[in-house]
Amino acid sequence: MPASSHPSPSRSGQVTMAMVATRAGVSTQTVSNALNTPELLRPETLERVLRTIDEMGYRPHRAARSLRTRTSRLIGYGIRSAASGGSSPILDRFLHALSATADEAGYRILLFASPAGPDSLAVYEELLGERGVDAFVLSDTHRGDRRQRWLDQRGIPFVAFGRVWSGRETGDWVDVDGAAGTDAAVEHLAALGHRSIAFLGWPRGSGAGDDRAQGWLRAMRRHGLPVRGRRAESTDDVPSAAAAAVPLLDAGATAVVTASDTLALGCYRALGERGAAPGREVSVTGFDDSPAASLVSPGLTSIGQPLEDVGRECIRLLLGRVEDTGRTPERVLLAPSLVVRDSTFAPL
Amino acid sequence: MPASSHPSPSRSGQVTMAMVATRAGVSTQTVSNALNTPELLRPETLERVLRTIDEMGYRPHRAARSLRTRTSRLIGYGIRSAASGGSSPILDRFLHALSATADEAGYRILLFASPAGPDSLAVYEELLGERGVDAFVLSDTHRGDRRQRWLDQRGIPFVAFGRVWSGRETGDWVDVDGAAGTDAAVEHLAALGHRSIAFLGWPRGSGAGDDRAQGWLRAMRRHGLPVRGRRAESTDDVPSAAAAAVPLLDAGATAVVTASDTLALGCYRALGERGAAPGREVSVTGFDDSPAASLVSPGLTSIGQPLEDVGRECIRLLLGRVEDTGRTPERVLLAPSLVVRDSTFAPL
DNA sequence: GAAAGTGGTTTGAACGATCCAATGAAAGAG
DNA sequence: CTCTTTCATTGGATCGTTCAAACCACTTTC
Repeated sequence: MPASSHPSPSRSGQVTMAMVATRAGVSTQTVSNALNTPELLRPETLERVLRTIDEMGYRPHRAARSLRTRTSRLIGYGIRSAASGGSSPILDRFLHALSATADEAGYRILLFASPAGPDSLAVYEELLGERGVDAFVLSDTHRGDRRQRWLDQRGIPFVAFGRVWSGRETGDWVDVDGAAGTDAAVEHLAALGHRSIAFLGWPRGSGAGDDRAQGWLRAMRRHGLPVRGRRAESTDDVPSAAAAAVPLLDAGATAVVTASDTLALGCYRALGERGAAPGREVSVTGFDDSPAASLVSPGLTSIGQPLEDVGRECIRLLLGRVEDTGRTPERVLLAPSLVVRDSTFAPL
Repeated sequence: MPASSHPSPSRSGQVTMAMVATRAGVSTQTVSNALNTPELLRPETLERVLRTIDEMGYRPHRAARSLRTRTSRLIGYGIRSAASGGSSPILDRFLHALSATADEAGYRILLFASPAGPDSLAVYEELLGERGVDAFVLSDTHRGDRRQRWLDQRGIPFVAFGRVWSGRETGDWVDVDGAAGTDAAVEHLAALGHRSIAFLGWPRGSGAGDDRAQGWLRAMRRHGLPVRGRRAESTDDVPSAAAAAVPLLDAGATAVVTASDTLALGCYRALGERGAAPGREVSVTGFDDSPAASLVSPGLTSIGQPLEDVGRECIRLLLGRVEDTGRTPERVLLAPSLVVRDSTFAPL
């Protein structure tokens, strides 16, 4: 059987649609249909074309498809500047979940460095201008973050990991219910028999921090436990947290719920400095279940975020919005889970 | 001045090269040249075209360019399956450095989920087949990793973060000199006056682990310090490490150099269990300078990897190879740096 | 018996850029 | 004054795919 002539199957080992077409004895459009709208083909033709595709190891050229369909099937994720410090929300697991879910839907994640400054929008604009992405996933959203409004005005699909705490919200988001987390921590401690449960949080004004404080507050009230003088604030570093914890311990707290693992380890230090030990004299809980939580002694009871679920939901919402841009905003609030280790115990 | 007619500047707000061309009174080819080979243009033409590009906010369409040039200007990075456990090499900072450097060169990072199993190559094949990426950055390389060979045989540019410890090496890599790190730790401890310095490492056979052990060994020999019975092994978790540290402490070690922060915190625990404290009775050093190192009390002296540099070097090597595929393999070994905290002290 | 469907496939024209070869104008050589 | 060389610019083809419309061989409808 002589090799079919027109599209040379030689060179570069790259198989094109035309080659598949001649080999299967159909037109290129039919090959295209076999992949994109199989229901249009007669079953036997479909089968034949698909088999040929398989035999030849054909894969559609992403750029060509992208050019024609005017979509890139790429989702942009701006990784914040490392300089900005900030608690990396255990990026690792989140990103993995994001790419895994996206992959399943035929999308991929495009990673770009996004400066923290006010000109952060420039990169987003560039990416859109060159039609490099169809949509964005945002994280590390903060009060006064201009990205949501900016994207919304241009009709670009996006999802944020993290609520928009300020004023009028725009767009879809997925977040973890911080209040439910600290609430669960109080529940756990109360069940163990604690009655003097303090809270060590971040300075008011950060959405997530206030949310976590709220959960402690409502659980304490529900149990009829005292909250006056049992609350302190600190920036997110160990020395400050240790200092902030002192008055709480002086006031006789037998347990401290905190807004982060860093703050919790500040309590560890404060306890160590007064010759006491977490998990023996005083119970301590953290937030985030960061790697450090399982490494320290005693192991830190902490609140784990379901980052895999967050990633999955982000993609789900995003794809929904790509299909129906005008849809009413959708929000997903996921429950964190308490990971009990040795830093919490039954007193007396 | 009547609006030029041919390419309608209306619709979708998207500016194309043809629009820029008519507006600047040149052909599309000249616009292309202005961006890609400016030296071909007469200075005044160049200036005029560039100004027009700027005024109209034109950006080349990535897919169109990609289709024609047969390059995607995308670099693939497979994020390993989270299930595979393994210490994430502080992915965060590395990825940021990677994307920041790539951005500067006009490249972007394409993130994809890469399963740990033996069929991991499937994703790489898919990405190449659809011409989705020009090159790959590999990390989490391990003995018997088939990716390097596989890519090399196909002539696909790649760089690995991490040496290929097994047999014949293929391709470029960037790595951190683990031996230099543990060597520096011993240096530091010896300078403080320690003479009985033990090493707690991973089971032999892992390239990186053996490398770190080697650094300890050579520094000890250089100082004429005894090594017999001063070396132990443990898997990378706190309980095992704590158990493995016991004989070292029993043998009277006043300092322990470890192959990871996790192992170091195992020593913390072992010390705590015998009523001693790191940084007071015994010095301890970790490896990686993970976030936990600065959170624990006392702060853990650890060896920090220059991940920003690693990322930068990866991209540098990669771009070099994209230009000259046949080039002889290049390797970069970067020095880690000792971060001194409170877990090391001068004895007696 | 001509018009109107029908399902399956093909044809021709984009999509927006770059490659290659060709062109015109200006400059230098004989 | 013609002929070549050099420089700057242009025209047309092309990358691999999908869209829109046309086509084809039949069947159904009135």
